[in-house]
Amino acid sequence: MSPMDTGITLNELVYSLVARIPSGRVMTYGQIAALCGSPRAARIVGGIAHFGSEELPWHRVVNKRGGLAGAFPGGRSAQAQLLEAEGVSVSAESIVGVDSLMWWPPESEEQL
DNA sequence: CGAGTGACCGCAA
DNA sequence: ATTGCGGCCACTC
Repeated sequence: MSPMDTGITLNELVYSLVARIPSGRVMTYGQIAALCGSPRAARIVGGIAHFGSEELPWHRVVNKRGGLAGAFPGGRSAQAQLLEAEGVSVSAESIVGVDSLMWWPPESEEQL
């Protein structure tokens, strides 16, 4: 199934997913891209984030290594600060136990 | 409308 | 273990 079939674009789906990430939880670019139907389109997620709405919790979006985004507005420190404020432990520039904090949306939501 | 860039991921050497 | 390259979609010039 492709997002295009539903008439929704990848970026729209990314917005929905990011907006639904609960506090204290994080998602990886690859994970979001995979949910969109393009596991190799992690780059697009990053690009969308750069041009996306600032209202969305992009600070909860990190890379597979648990590392923070490089061009986050304010710097990685700002993103780390936001994550720690939500109860996420951040060591240096990587999240501690990011795999445990990996959040996954309900299967029903995948059909969006 | 065409080309370039991008907050990444995964594999091969 | 580290380094290098390809791939995908959307946005900007």
